[in-house]
Amino acid sequence: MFRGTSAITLDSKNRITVPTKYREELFADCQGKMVCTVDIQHPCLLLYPLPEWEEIELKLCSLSSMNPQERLLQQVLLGNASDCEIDKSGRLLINGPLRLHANLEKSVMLVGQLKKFEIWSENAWQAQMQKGISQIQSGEIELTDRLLDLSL
Amino acid sequence: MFRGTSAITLDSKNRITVPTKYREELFADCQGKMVCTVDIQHPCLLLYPLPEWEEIELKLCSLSSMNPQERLLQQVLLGNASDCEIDKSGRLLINGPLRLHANLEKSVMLVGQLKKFEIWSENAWQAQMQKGISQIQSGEIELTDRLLDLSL
DNA sequence: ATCAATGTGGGAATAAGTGGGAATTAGTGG
DNA sequence: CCACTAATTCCCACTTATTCCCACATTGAT
Repeated sequence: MFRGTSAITLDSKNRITVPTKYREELFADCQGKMVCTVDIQHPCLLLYPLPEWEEIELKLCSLSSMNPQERLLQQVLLGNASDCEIDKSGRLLINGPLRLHANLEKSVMLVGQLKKFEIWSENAWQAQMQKGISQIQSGEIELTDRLLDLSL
Repeated sequence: MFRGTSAITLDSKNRITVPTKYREELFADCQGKMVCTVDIQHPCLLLYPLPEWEEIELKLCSLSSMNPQERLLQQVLLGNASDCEIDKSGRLLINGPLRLHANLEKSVMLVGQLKKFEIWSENAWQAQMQKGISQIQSGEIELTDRLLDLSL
């Protein structure tokens, strides 16, 4: 399970360094083979170890390609999905369309979210965190049963 | 179970010393491996022994990432979650975003709260204690069934 | 007052992250 | 099918950050 945010740089060859604390687990999970695609709610990317991604592919596969909305979801998620293998110095290559979707420039945030990572531009991530804290504190969040069950 | 408040200092390398009275228990619980994240209601931090945190992660994992509110909560809690291992001289490192959230300066309070700790800036903690006592005394607190069941 | 234990500060060693040259591979056109 | 170009991958060197370790200060007990 991945957690925590790391500030990393997207270098001139469009690579990001995976923080060493994650490498061992990633190598055990998937020998460094990962899949990166766009997020559909935010300007960020989702990065999965290959086995996790394959489960998502199965779900996408079961959607109906006759339903326009479901088909669109398949097109967006699968169409942007890019195989990324961690190279021998622990770096991942992020291709052009993905960089564009997340507005990635030099300063990038890699955010552990349990079974996957999110990749954000530094600015967008900070904005998202501010929005999150203020929404929760101001009570704009509807407390579903699942949320009430959380005792922190 | 942890209880009591300790006044400690955040040093120039952003470390806090865990009071010795807790170390033995913490070492037994989690070999000093802990997780620190933000509190969503107050400007303070929550510090869990790793096994306790993992239970929370399980609950967070069962939230739906398609629901924007539940996803936001995941992002805030997991994104800020930071692995903190007690070092060989009994200290923990507090990273920048966390320090910022709790407005930590030199004087810090470590507050035992049963299965976890809270970390407050000295000022904010004192304000919180005053507010707490006065609200309870003035009867501004709604007495739910669970509270009525408390006999002190 | 002295000693022991805890907490604090900071120098030095180690490791991690970054940038970019060089070698290899893949792609394109003649 | 070969030659040329472009892109990718590897590897080394540098810088920055983290961790370890030792020494000093403070507290509380004998």
